[in-house]
Amino acid sequence: MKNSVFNPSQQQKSLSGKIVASFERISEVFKVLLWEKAKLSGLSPIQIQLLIFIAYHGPELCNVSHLAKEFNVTKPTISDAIKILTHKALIEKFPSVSDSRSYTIGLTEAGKTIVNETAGFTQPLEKQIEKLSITEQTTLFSQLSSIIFELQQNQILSVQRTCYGCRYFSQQNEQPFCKLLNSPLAQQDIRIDCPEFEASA
Amino acid sequence: MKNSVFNPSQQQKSLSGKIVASFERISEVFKVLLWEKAKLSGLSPIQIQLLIFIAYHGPELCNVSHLAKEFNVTKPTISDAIKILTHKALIEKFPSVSDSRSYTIGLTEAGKTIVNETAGFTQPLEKQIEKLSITEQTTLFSQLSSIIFELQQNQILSVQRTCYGCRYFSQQNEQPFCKLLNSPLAQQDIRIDCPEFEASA
DNA sequence: AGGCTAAGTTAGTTGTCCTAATCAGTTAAT
DNA sequence: ATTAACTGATTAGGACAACTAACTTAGCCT
Repeated sequence: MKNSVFNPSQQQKSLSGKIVASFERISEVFKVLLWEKAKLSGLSPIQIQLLIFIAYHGPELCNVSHLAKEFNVTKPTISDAIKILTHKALIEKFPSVSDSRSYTIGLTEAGKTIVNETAGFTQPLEKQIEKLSITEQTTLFSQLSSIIFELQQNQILSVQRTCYGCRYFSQQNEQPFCKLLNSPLAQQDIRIDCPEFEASA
Repeated sequence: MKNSVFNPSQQQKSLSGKIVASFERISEVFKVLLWEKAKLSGLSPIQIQLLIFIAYHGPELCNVSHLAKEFNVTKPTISDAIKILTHKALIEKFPSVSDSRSYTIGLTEAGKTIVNETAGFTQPLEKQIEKLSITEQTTLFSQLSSIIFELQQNQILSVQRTCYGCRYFSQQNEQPFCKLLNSPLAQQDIRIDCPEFEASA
């Protein structure tokens, strides 16, 4: 049998493999925490994720095509979920002004209530992270954000909203800089999901 | 609307929140990479995960009850998946000697072939991690393993196979030590999934 | 022996997620 | 300006994941 990061007997030899295995465990945490909230609210994981995403992102990102890209599923999958959420009266459709085939999704009051109840599903994880010192958190974040940037560069993550891929981002003499805020960026200022993101040419 | 790690406008203020958001992105990578392999092999993500797990773990962990705990799903879910995998002739059932209600699952030759083809699904992620220096990887792993240990202590992750929770593990004067290997453990020696793991009393 | 617990299955339901096909509107190109 | 190509969204059909509830059978315990 080939080597693999999931082979405990081989895993030990490779540090990067052990990091992958650690990430896998943390992924499982997301799954578990999300399901917990899902059961409480009578919704499915993807339904909750959609509601949370819609709550915190502008209308230009809240249509079927973009949501499909965002969650790495096909459009019919999003279309199905939206049908259900509409039926449950948690979201509303607003026709697009520029394209009559398209529409934007917004939350209803009931939808906002659900978001308030569920958006904190990652809190138990956050609590453990807070146990690390600020210095540790800073280096951890710096390493994670560099991994994520690479993943985006390599098309493994399709959605781009980090500073590194933004048109307002520049890096001179190792110093990251945001041309929109017109200020240098420390490691901890780098954003994973920047509201002002605009893709670079 | 309440604060949330998924709110890009608020996210910036909290370092731990940004780390959570980063973990969320990396979780998505697992999902994407696994689906890719799934489509190629004509199996579903959970089916592949089951096969990989069975390939690298002893018979005592390869029964319905444990697999359900391992993947944080109910027994019927595992039972269903096993039915399908058996039907596809990728696994075999071996009756348990100690308990006639139970059985152990093993891979068929066809199952092993699939594992060889799919177990490397995390490779693109591993490749990015390898771009970090060994020092960076060491501190990253140390921080990840401490987070994971805390998550297990707090029952958020139900399955325990890290050194920290093992009966053979001890820590004297900040020096981790394995009483089975009878040797001190450096940060990079800590195991996330140790084959010799035995729960401490 | 009787009652509790545990291993696994079955039945029934809801919803995810896919592919393929369809419809309608937008854009580009001759 | 009209056709061709593309794109946004939906529908249809199917495999399967995930749940709960109820059941069967076997082990355990006092």
